[in-house]
Amino acid sequence: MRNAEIARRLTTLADLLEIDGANGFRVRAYRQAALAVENQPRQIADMLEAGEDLTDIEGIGEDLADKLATLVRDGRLPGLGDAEKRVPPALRDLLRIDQLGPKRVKALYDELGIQDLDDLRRAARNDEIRRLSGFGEKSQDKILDALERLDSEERRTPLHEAQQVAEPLVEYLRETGGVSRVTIAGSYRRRKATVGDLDILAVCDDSRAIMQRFTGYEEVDEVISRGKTRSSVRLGNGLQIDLRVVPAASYGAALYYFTGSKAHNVAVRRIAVDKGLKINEYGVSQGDEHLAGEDEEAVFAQVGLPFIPPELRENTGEIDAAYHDRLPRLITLDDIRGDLHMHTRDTDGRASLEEMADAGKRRGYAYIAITDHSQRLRMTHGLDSRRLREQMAAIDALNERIKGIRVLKSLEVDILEDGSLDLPDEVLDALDLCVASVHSRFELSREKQTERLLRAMDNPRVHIIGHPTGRIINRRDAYPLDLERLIDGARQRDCCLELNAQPSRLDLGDRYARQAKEAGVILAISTDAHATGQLGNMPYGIDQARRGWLEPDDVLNTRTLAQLQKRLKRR
DNA sequence: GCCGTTTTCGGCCCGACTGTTTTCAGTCG
Repeated sequence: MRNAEIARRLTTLADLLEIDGANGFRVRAYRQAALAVENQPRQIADMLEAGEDLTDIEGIGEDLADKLATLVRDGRLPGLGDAEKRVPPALRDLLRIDQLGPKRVKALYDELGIQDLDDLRRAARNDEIRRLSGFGEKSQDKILDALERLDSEERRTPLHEAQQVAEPLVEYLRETGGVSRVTIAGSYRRRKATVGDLDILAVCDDSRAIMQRFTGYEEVDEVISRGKTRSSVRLGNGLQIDLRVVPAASYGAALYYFTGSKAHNVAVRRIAVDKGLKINEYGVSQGDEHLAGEDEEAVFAQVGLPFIPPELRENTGEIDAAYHDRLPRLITLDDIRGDLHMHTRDTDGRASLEEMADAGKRRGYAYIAITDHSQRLRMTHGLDSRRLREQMAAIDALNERIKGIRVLKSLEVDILEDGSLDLPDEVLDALDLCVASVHSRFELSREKQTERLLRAMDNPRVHIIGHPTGRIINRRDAYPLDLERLIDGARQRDCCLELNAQPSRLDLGDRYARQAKEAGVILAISTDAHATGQLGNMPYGIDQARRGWLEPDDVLNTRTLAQLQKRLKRR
């Protein structure tokens, strides 16, 4: 059983226990255990197999270690069956409805016999809910609204889409009189690949004025709440946005607090409590004495920690690393010296070879690699041996006359179903760099897909595996793949993995990028640009690389041209 | 259910807003 499935079962049990009115801390223990399992780099099943002690994992004690062992062995989580007898499992779905928490879900079940979303919809339409004590007219209306939203579209917003909404809104808010700062906190500031909502923080002399302006923004569809310090709205596209107004003296504490993640905050606050300190969104205090709040660094300093970059604040080891002064020196856009994956008009790109080279030069790159598709990808007019040779000759000619940037002769060669490559070795031998990617047969079994990729890496001409999991955010899941084996295989073969920076791909994602780094695998952060402007997607890749704890040395395209060429030859 | 330099019991992060309430519970982040 995979970690994701174990985490799912733990979360299910936590939900059911919560509805059943179990001790809240017990519920939280199950949720934290689910999180711990999900963030565990190794498979729980493998750890058990190796006889390792699960209680070494923070958040897993004796009891849960036993339960996890049973779950992995028998496929049954102790306690889950009982809970499902007491609480209809479909009641969990009701928790997804805004404004419905465990208490009210329980009330709906006890009083009206509501067991699932359909029951809820019926009861709301029949005007039954408003009659319930603790509910009313507005609650019933809100439930109907939320049900409708759930039907229409349920998904997190990709970071780049959120950015397109957020930036103009922030500008708009900055134009309010008396505003001195406007910043977006939350998962947006942590640069998660997708965001659930936006948390905006503002410092303003006149909170009423900015709240007025915020709720009056032209794209606002619904005002969910409106107060002196906090308001929430929903935009026409469904995205929820919270605005908080804080005094300047609390700006740093509020920024820290609302940047999260929740798990990170809870862990740091636990340290603070041990030191007799209290942290909230207004500052750090001891008794009545206010110790810090104006800036984030000071908040960290009070708990004895250096500044932790937002991208790392997930409670996955960053607090311990900070404590021992072992935080990574995270990669930045300035460290990048070239882009190793892009297309031209020869296949499915929109710009010419020369235009791509000029665009790379304008970004200050020392090198770019032209990686058009190979023949198998008919719909992109993929290159066969003859056309590839022509392109290579054109690149040689271009390198003769262009100054200040080196264009590498490359290819994004298709990995065929059996793991062999789409063009013969003697053709690939003439390339400077070779990226190999899967574009077909996504439905192969996990075993076969993994073997296919390992086999492709067996060919020493392959330097980089492109978009290794094939996921497209909100549109296509990763194909079944044993990422741990792939990463280990890449390490053994000294092959690089790509971190594809296309905002809809971000593949490898943050977690696997980190696993690759820890295994000693070098990543290439590449835009996969199909037009000159898309070379500008590099920052999205950098974001995820930072979330994956990557340092400049972990990344192939931070190398100088000479270093890069040496490394490419070594394969 | 977890955890422990306040250690095997008794804590466990904390404040804002809403709706349904006469003083606050529930939800959210």
